[in-house]
Amino acid sequence: MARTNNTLYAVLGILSGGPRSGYDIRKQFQASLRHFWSESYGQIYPALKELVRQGYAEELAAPDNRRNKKLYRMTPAGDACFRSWLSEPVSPINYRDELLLKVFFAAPQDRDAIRALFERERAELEQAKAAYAEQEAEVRRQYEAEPVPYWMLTLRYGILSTEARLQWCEEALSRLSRE
Amino acid sequence: MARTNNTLYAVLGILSGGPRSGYDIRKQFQASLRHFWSESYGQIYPALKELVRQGYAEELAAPDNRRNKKLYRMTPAGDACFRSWLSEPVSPINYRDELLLKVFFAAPQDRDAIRALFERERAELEQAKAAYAEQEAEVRRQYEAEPVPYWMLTLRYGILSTEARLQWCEEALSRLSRE
DNA sequence: ATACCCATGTAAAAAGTTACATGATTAG
DNA sequence: CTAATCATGTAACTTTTTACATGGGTAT
Repeated sequence: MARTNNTLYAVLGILSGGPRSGYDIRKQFQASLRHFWSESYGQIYPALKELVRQGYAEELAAPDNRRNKKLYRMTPAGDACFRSWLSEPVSPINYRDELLLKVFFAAPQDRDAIRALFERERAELEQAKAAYAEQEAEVRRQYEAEPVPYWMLTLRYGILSTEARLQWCEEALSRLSRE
Repeated sequence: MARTNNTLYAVLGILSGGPRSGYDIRKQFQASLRHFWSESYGQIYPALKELVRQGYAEELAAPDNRRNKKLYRMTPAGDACFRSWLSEPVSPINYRDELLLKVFFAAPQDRDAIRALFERERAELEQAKAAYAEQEAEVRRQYEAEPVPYWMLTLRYGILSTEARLQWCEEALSRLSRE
């Protein structure tokens, strides 16, 4: 498999949950992973083609083919490849944060503009936090006393990182007010 | 100026601190911004050319031209353009986090692999945290009782977000041990 | 009927990395 | 003298987004 084409692994990961169409995959990225990963159709359909070419997925002759939907299923080779990727160390990410870029270059003359940026950010983070809390409550209801699945950790990360960024916004705003 | 070509603004931002060469710009990305932004030579040199073409920067006939270094200076138009970009709302980022992707798809069979990923991440975060703390101490020494510059906020964000992610790793590791 | 999802796909453009070529200068 | 660093740049490649084309199905 290619160097580290994460798109292929991300799609493979979704297929590890059962057969899916390109459209299904896109929906799942939007519904469950959008806070830390997403792929557009322009990536997904070619990735599926490539996975088939490499023998990591296969097209299912769809029985429920009413809406000429093409279902893909992971092959055993695909599963092996995916598990092997999972154990490899993550490659360093190139994190880019436009808000931090603006804050970094802001001068005293930009104070009001910067304050507005922080206020907008704070509002968005508060919304995100509420959404996470609701999602968490729902998952807990769903699993009752059972151990929740691993992926709940990604939700937990969403909460912790959102709270940290929120705290940062608040500190920044109070500093901007003092001056 | 183009849609939202952040590279142009990032380079312009660095030029707002005074004339620089492409090489200087790269060094500054590495030294001060690498935690939230970076650009490669393959972006920087074309960006400088483009900024000159659009009248936002100009090449200085360098007096210290010993090492045939090309210095670029921001023009007044460039400054206006930059300040205007600064006040615009940040565009939504496509955040991608490979560790979260792996955690999301991990199954019970992958437990040891996932534990190793978290341990490695924790070690890296602890190093980063120490580096941030040292950097902060140095800046405080430098500014003594004076108000520190805005960009210190980016350092503060580094600390808060690193601590949050570290806490997450620790929670995850203790959960993985319990099972 | 008409609007809105479902569903697949591609072309073109934009963004970004990597690897290389080239040569000057400086420190040991 | 030699290795490291300074310094500019480009070509090829990979990755990603955006916008479009196309058409079936479903609900009002």
